[in-house]
Amino acid sequence: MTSKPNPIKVLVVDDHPLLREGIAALIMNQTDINLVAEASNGREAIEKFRSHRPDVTLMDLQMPDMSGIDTIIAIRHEFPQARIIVLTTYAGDVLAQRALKAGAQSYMLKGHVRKDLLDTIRSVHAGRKSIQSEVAAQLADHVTDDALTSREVEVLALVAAGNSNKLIADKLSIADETVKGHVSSILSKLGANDRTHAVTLALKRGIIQL
Amino acid sequence: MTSKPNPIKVLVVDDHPLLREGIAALIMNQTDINLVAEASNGREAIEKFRSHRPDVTLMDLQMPDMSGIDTIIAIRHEFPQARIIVLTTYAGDVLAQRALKAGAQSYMLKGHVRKDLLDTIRSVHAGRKSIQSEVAAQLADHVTDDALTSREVEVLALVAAGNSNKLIADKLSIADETVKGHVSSILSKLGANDRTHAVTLALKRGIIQL
DNA sequence: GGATGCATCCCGGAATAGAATGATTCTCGA
DNA sequence: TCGAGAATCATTCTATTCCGGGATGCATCC
Repeated sequence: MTSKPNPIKVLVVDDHPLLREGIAALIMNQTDINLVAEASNGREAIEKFRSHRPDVTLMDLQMPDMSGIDTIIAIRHEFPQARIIVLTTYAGDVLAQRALKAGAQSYMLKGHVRKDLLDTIRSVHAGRKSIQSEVAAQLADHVTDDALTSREVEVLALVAAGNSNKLIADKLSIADETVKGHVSSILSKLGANDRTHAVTLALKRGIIQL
Repeated sequence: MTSKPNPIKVLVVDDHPLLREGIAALIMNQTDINLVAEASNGREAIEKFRSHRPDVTLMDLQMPDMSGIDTIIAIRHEFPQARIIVLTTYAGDVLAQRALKAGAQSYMLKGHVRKDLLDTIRSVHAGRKSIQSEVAAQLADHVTDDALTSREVEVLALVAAGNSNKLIADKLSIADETVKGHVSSILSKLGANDRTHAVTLALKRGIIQL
């Protein structure tokens, strides 16, 4: 084991140019880490991954075209050994859960980063997982309650858009009694007082987006 | 008018270290702009402003302690000539409106920035206002409709938290008929179908926060 | 093959929300 | 000081939401 093997090749995927600059500046001082490519959306991320084969990818979740989660899935499908660190503004346990399930090794909040980021890059490159304590705490808060089904999320999104149960029934081509059932289930799973509360809780937890 | 007067002194206020790094990196290459101080919250921002008297301040809106808007108001109260550029992740016409009313000269979205930022710093330092076209378009979308009153915003926040009209009435010590009146007014002003829709619209427009 | 979870449908009833309208008080700025 | 806008309370009526309960196909997983 030499003290200076090949530097770790890093790809940054984020639609904020300023943040990419920041990461570039941070990495530039490190001898064992090399920033080899940047991308500002999912499509580009996949291309750059193919051409540069980075050891570690830093990935934002919200991007113009393809969502970060879908991008992770696509990359991991093609390169199952890909190591990915999610770097995002938003908390939300469910979002983190989905990202980790999609194959990310780490989930970091942009607000809580400085030298941790470099350590995390090294750690993930070495094959370890690394979850920030804030994120881990959020995940732990909700391990007991069961997740919404995809249908329920679909219904909830329509609720958030201001549709009545009847309208949702029409749009999904199901009976409105069914919609009522879904809404009841959503309220109980989220511990919400009413549909409005359910929407704000779901937004906080990253279950739905605006 | 010489071509190289004193460089423009800039203060950056943002709780994201990475973003501050990015701005620092961007400014470092400019001869006519100097980054003289950084702050990661409102209190610190005011201190740094006092000690450094920057020509232009870049300010994020969401920060741990004091809100960006309050910080702008505090700074402008003490230094009415302060020139402030708001640099934030979130759109939301009402948020932008409030920031501009508080005395900001410019409102930029972090996602849409690269060299515009430098131009904007120079432009604002020269005494001009500079509103990004995306933000201007959003502002224009809502110039006609009248704003919510502070009481209405208060009610809406309680609605978002999942309170029934009756509960809101209790918490505000008013009759629930009054609450209904406020809610009706909110719905009509925002063009919402129901209270849930009102909440999501208000979140999008920066009228309330999660 | 049984268990489990999901999506679907149905019912009835109580509570809540929302529309429409009118009236009173108060403040603040023109 | 006059008027506009706010906030308040009230009444009536209808639509919608939410809570019980129960029931059916249909997957998947062990």
